[in-house]
Order: sequence, then structure tokens, then C-alpha cells
Amino acid sequence: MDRREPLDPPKLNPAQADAVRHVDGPLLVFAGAGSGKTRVITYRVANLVAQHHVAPYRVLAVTFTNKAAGEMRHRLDALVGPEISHDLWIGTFHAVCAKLLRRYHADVGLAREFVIYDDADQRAVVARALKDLQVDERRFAPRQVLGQIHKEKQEGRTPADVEARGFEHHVLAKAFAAYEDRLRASNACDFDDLLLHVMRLAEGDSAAGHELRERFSHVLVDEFQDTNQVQYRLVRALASSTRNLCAVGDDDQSIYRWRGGDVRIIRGFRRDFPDAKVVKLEENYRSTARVVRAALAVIAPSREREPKELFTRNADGEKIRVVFARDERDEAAFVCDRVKATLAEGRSPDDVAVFYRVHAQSRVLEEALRAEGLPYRIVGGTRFFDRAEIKDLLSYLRVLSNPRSDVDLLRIVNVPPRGIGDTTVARLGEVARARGCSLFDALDAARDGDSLGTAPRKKVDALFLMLDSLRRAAASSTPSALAARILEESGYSRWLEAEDSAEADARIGNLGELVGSMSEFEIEEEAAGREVSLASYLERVSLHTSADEGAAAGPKVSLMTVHAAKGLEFDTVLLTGMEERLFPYERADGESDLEEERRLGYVAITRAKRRLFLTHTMMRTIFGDTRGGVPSPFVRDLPSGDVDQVTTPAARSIGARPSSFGHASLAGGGGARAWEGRAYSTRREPVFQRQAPARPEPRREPGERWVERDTQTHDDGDGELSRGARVRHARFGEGTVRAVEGGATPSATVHFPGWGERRILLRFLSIA
DNA sequence: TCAGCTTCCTTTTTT
DNA sequence: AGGAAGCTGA
Repeated sequence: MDRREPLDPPKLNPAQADAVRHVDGPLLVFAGAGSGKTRVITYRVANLVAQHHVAPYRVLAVTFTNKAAGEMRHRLDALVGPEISHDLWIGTFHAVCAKLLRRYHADVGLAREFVIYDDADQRAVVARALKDLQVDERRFAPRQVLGQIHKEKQEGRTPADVEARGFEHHVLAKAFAAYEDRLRASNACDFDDLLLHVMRLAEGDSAAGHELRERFSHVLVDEFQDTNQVQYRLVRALASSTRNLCAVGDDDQSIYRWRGGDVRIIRGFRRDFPDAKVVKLEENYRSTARVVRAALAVIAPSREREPKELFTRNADGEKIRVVFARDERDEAAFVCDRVKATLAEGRSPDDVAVFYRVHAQSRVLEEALRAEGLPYRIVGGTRFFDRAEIKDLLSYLRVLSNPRSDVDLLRIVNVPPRGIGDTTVARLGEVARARGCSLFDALDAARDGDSLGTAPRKKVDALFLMLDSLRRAAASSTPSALAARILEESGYSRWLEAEDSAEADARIGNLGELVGSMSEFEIEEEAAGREVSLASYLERVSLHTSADEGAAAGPKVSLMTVHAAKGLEFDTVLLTGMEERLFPYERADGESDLEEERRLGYVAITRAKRRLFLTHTMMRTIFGDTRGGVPSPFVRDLPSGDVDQVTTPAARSIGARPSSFGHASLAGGGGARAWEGRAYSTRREPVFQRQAPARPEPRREPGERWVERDTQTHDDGDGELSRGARVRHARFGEGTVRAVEGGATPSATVHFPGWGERRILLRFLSIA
């Protein structure tokens, strides 16, 4: 994100000042897009602490993402100084609750080492529960059932509540109950539980509940329009002793209904807090007047909005371009063209963003950018921590920390292969059930007795002994050292090495990175004076995800879904796929879903600071079928006076006319050109590619399988790399070599600015 | 145990 | 179209 405004107060406008000055009692801030919300939040917190002597540790500010929390912390560091900022409670809902549960775990029936199950773990639990229930697998897919369970949990309901809804919910209620039982037995939580546990405590009569309600004097919630019922009840409870609850958000930007966010909460806040002070931030400082008008035109038809008047004093700026392309490839060619033109103006690729409604649209865009050698990054997508080898290693660590975690044990019981197949695992499951113990204990029990044949018994014995010895090692070593030992003693490293494939090498590299990041974590935590334990590392990892994996080095065009774009801003925005069925997405039907699509369109448009393109195509191939494209109704809502129509040559050559509005002005030049796909790029404007890299970087991170496909980044390792050399790594960018290690898999220790020292296989480095 | 085949599905996604 | 997950045969 590029927020480089100075931290010393530019003048606050009256509304902003109003919000900042408010001290006691409930406060609701409607923060329009680009209205300086973050500034208001941070100044208000600073004001509480500095002017009103509120103890920093009694201020709680919650966000939805780590990134938002990090930014808030960063800004407050600058405003009030690190010593004070350090004591403020700033974090995501989940991180804050995890921290509280570290203190109150016993009150909710968890052991101190409880683990947090991610999506895949949760699905595994549901799958096992469903198997036990012997329900029709076709009617009850784990994924679906898990989704239902989350929906219930996000509304704060229990299996009993579901059961009470009637017979047709019986299976769901049973599965839900079994899921909860299994989590509890595993000493594990899902993400919802972190919040639910704390919410129930804070609403309850226990001593812990009383403490929780007294703990914070001021509670602040960012992106309040996306809160779900549980989150709302949680912050209400936490703020109940003082009622100093400050909610900041914009109902027009509520786009997460599908994951529990309930826009009615922000709209109904005044009903729940009739004495709330309400402030509306309505002046937009981000965008040109045309962009603001376009955004307002798109959101205007929405019903049930909180009334507000977004305005700007910025100049009109450039007209918005609505671009009619032939198909998605032509659209991509247009995008490339605009990127080049922007670079030719001397701007950075960082200034440009390409948005789409669904990930499936990204592939064609990527291909085109890559073919043109334009640097780009995909924001979102698959995460480092979802990679199989990473999850394996983490499962080892989690089993060692919390042996009751069956899901983790199951994951690694035969990885690497050690002759403990499905049959043996099933037997172990029976043992566990018969004794009412965990799988880990069943492992121990099966070492003698006759539940297993001789051969499997030996294997199980060996596994148990290995885990047991690692467990003892766990007590006395750092997480990173333990991880290294696991890789050694479990045979995991040897297994991968034996595979001797590019993919296996990549996996080894990933594991190396993980271990490296663990040492980094240890150093950081020690420096901050915090206790370093396996449990604390695991917690950090569970709550920490792709968004923080860092935008790697080098300026790049950003590609992302509109959802991922919320909260960001860019000089130039290309909003693609503005067609019926795609945006609004066809599966969003029903009035309230359409309203949310509209808000999504509003979010997309308001990201643009200066220049905005909306593209649509005549036909599009997606999900395997080709369809004709009708311009999105949102395009038709745009104010005609602020829009220029453009038709790409390829589209024009097959007779496309911007007929959808009738006030079109055609882009000049270039008569009919070929039918072939690249028509547009054949008449590209003169481009000075001084910014474009001579050779395109390999495509990488987030989003991809971690397999190095690009041979030119290989360094054959014949000694030309030495201390002090400048090298480049796909994820960490440029760095300086500190040491080189030879051997079968030569590697180097490299210092990357912002990342610290990493040990990296030479094959992943190129000379910078 | 595993590669290769089939079938199914496909919005958005943080934690 | 393309990916993931499940299944089957060697």
C-alpha cells in the first residue's frame, strides 16, 4: 500500500476532528471511501492516551487482517512512540482472542498447548465425523457441512440450537456436535472458537468474565461493516463496563456477507446504542471528481444505505474509459498496452492495479503480462503455509506440542512412508475409540498387546519411539532446532532428497525457508523480550497468512480480485470483466446479494486515484464455456458525462460498436485489423521500456506451486558466487551473499533487506 | 504404494 | 479449461 503521507497532523476537517476528540460513550464513524479513516482512528487513540491519560493497555483496537493491524501499530508507533504503542492492544479479532485465551484457556476447557486448526484440518475433522455418522456422502460433503457449521458458529449458535430447528436439520446438528466433540478432544480450536470462547466468557458470570469486562476502557473496531454476530457480541461485552465502543466502517463497502459479515450491524448500531455519537466522514481525498461521481452513480441505486454525501474538492481529472474488447485475450492485450503506456509516462508498475471478479480471470491476464515481459504480482491465492511439505512439518511440531491432535498425527503417521498404511491406522483408530484416548496414546498402547500383527507393531513402535524422543527434545530446544531435528530423524529430508526431482528440491527449499523463518521469529521474540516457545510459534503461524508474506522485491503491477483490493489504492485501476453474469456474478442472485455485488463495484471504483478503466468483452471463455458478453449494469450506471467509450481494434474489426450508451466516442486510429488475437497490440504506442526488466522475472508467489520453472535463474554453482555478491531471489528480492556452502545441494546464506539472513539453495538464486 | 485415470466442481477468503 | 480429490489397477 502506498501511504506515504507524513504523520504530523495535516489539518483535520471538522468531522474528523469530531471523531478524534470523542472520548466517552459509544461512537459510530461512517468513513466514506478515501476519507482519511486510518488517520482518524490512529489520532483518536493517540488522543485518548496522550490527552486523556487512558492507560495504553486498556485500549483495544481490533481489525480483520494482520496487515491492517500492522499498519495501525506502525502509525501509532510514530504518533505516540513505541513504548506506549507497545502496550496498546492492537490486533485481529483472532489474534486478540488467542492472546486472551492464553490466559483464560482453563476457563473454557482447553489445555495451554491448544492448537488452531486451519481449513484443511477442519475439513479432515468433519470428514471423520461424517464417516462415523454414516450419512450419505453425496448429500453431505465435508466441505459443505463444514461451511454450514461455520455459518452456525458465526451466528453464535450451538448444535442444540440447530437440532431445535427441526428434523431436517438433524444430520447437520449431529455432525456439528461431533465436530465440536472432536475438536475438544483434540485440544484444538477452529478460528470461530477463538472468538466464541472469549465471547462466552465475556458474556458470562465467571470471574474470568468479570475480569474481561473490566479489562478494557476503550474498544475500537475497524471495518465494522464486516463484523459478524459473534464479533459484535464480543466487542460489546468487552466494552460493557464503560460502553466506550467505537465502531468505524462504511456500509457501502460491506462485501463479506458470505463469510458472516452482517451489514445490518453497522446500520443498526444506533438502535443498540441510542446515545451513540455519530460522525460521518464524507470528504474524499483520494480520487478525482470523476472517479468519485462514477462510484456514487454505481452505489446510488442501492437501497437501505445509511444516507451520506461523499464529495471531493479534487479536480475532475481524466475521463473514465469504458473499453469494449473482443474477448478476454484482447482484453488482456489492452491491459498490457495500458501498463506499457503508464510505464512510458515514467510511472512505476506499483501504480497500476488490475482487478477481476473471480480468480479464473487471472490466468489470461498473467499469460499476456508475462509474454510482454511486464512485471506483475498476484495478490492472494495459494499461500506458503498451504504447501504440503510445510503443513507436514507443522503437523509434526503440533503433535509434539499437543499429542492429542489427531488430525496432525494422521497427517504425518505415514509421511514419509514408513509402512503404516490405512489398515494399521484404522486399527489404531479402533484402539483409540475403545480406550477413549487420542491416537497418539493408541500408538503407545498398540506397541504391545495383540491389536496389531507383528510387522505393523514394529513400525508403530518405531514411530512412537521417534516421536517420544522428539518430544523430549522439544522441551529443551528452540522451535527451529526442533524442526531441523524432525526433518532429520523422521527421515523426511532423506525422503525428499531420494526423490531427486525438481519438485522435491523445491520442497526442500521451502522447508529450509520455514526453518529460517522460525529462527527469525525466535530472534525477534527474544529481542522483544517475549517468551519463545513451540506453542507461541505455532500460534503465530496459525494466525498469520499470505497477506503478510510480503510483496516481494521490485515494483510490479498488482493483479487481484476486487475483494482483495479493499483498503488499497492505486493511481491507475483497470477493472476487467464488467459483464453481466460475471460482475455482478451470476451466482449472486436475490436482492441482497445483488446489493453486495453493487457495493463490490463501488469498492473497486473507489480504489482508483486518478485513472480508471472498465473493460468488457464481446465474448468470453470462462469455466470451459464461451458466452457472449453483455455490459454490466454497473457500467450502464456510470455518468455519461464522465465516460469515454473505447473499442479495441480487434473488437471493431468484428463489428463491435459501443452501442450500449449511444454517447460513445471511438478511440482514434487503426482501421480494421486481423481477426487474430493480437490485433490491439500491433498498433501499440511508442513505448520506452526503461522500467521493464530486460528479462522477465519468473512468475512466482503467492499463487503458484513452488516449483522453479525458470532455468535462467539457475546458477550452476561453480564457484562464481562469493561473499559480497549481489543475488536475486524470487521471494526475497535482491540480497547480498554472506557465505556459500558447497556440497550436494550447494546453498548460500544471503542477507535480504527487510527479511534478514536466509539460507537459500543456489538453484533459487540468480545474479542480480 | 503409487501413478494415472475419472469425476466433479468451480465466487469472493481472513483468521 | 483446469484443478483437486477420489479411485483403481498394477
